[in-house]
Amino acid sequence: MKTVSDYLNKLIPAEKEKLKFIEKKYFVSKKAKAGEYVVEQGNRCRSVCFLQEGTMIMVYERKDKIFIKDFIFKNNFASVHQSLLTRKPARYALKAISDCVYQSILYDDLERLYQEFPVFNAMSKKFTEDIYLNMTQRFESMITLSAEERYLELLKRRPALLSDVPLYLIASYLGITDVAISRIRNRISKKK
Amino acid sequence: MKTVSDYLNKLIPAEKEKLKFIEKKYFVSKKAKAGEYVVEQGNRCRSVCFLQEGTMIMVYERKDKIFIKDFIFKNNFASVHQSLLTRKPARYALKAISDCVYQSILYDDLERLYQEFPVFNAMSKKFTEDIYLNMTQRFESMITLSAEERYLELLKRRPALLSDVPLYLIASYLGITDVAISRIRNRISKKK
DNA sequence: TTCATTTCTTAACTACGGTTAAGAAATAAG
DNA sequence: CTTATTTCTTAACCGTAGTTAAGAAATGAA
Repeated sequence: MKTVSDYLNKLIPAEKEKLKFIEKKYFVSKKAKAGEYVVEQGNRCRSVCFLQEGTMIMVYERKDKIFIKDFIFKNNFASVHQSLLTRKPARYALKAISDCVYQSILYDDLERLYQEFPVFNAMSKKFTEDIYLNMTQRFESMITLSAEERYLELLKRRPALLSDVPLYLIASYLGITDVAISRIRNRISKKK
Repeated sequence: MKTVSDYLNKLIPAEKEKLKFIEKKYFVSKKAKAGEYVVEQGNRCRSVCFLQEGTMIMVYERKDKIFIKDFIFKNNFASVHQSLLTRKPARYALKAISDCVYQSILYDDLERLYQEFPVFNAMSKKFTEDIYLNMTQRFESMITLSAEERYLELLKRRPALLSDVPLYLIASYLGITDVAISRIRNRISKKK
């Protein structure tokens, strides 16, 4: 199981000891059972998680409807950026959909690290740029592609998705219903 | 007509002289006639513009179809972030849709300014965060709202839009066709 | 003003996705 | 293993948006 310092070490090879130190000092190891909320809708998100095991979703639930904003798989960072950046209540919950192990750091501590370790600053900048580019890509495919094309594109990018995540969550991620995604799969299988 | 230093001065009140100096040294004044491309599709975008007068669009054109990714109105920055950040060819063109006056700075110069003037660094971070949050908002309304709701929301946010921009560009921005937006307007007027 | 071009609207038709509901399949619990 | 619950599929019906096309309205040019 990878730790956050293992992960960061690949990005910043030179700073191994420093990263180990930071991990010990600032990161706290935590667990969440399947179905548990790491951040609840309406609460402020104050920390960033490095997900070591399991899968999480960013989800907006309202009455019987749910919107999946994103999946977070192991060896990635998870947080409600919208809440972190604006310091307002989270529009989305962060929820474990399988048993999860993660390391958590307070955002305020992280921001202080920027001053102490300039390399973190560049990394944080890069990180924000990446989530922007990723969001842009999602938006563009939403505008320019049909639901079927988005489904196929997603599977191409993440072939293991179907075995990790129930279909109705994938549907919601693509902006359609579970019924629609079933129809699409049916259409595709007939084409072949 | 506002200059980039006027604009930045509001964000960083203390640095008036320094900003004037930077403006003189790094920014170049330019013009673009209605219909002209400031950045062409497939070219790398290497600079950031401060739009002083006129309106621009970020647009993807292919055969007879066009996709409007964004409008840029005066007193805002314009650039093809995707190309700037990835240093790859621009997927989108930046195009003047009315006669434009703008000030342009090379991205590489801008990055050097970060080192010279730390306040620029914080600003750039904030800027990237803002475009991320904005993109997120767009994406969410694309998933959760109907075309009619998106149209009404947009007009509420930008009442002057209809007089500044032809309707078929607004339609494309909302992810629908000119015919569909006409139908929506018709529906709305019947409801009232 | 007149003509040409661009933009907007309307209609007809088609395709796709939402909704509801019912049943099948898979998974979890006892 | 059996039962209960969750997840997935299929069908029927409806509404909305895409497409094509034709004409109206607005805008720009001569």
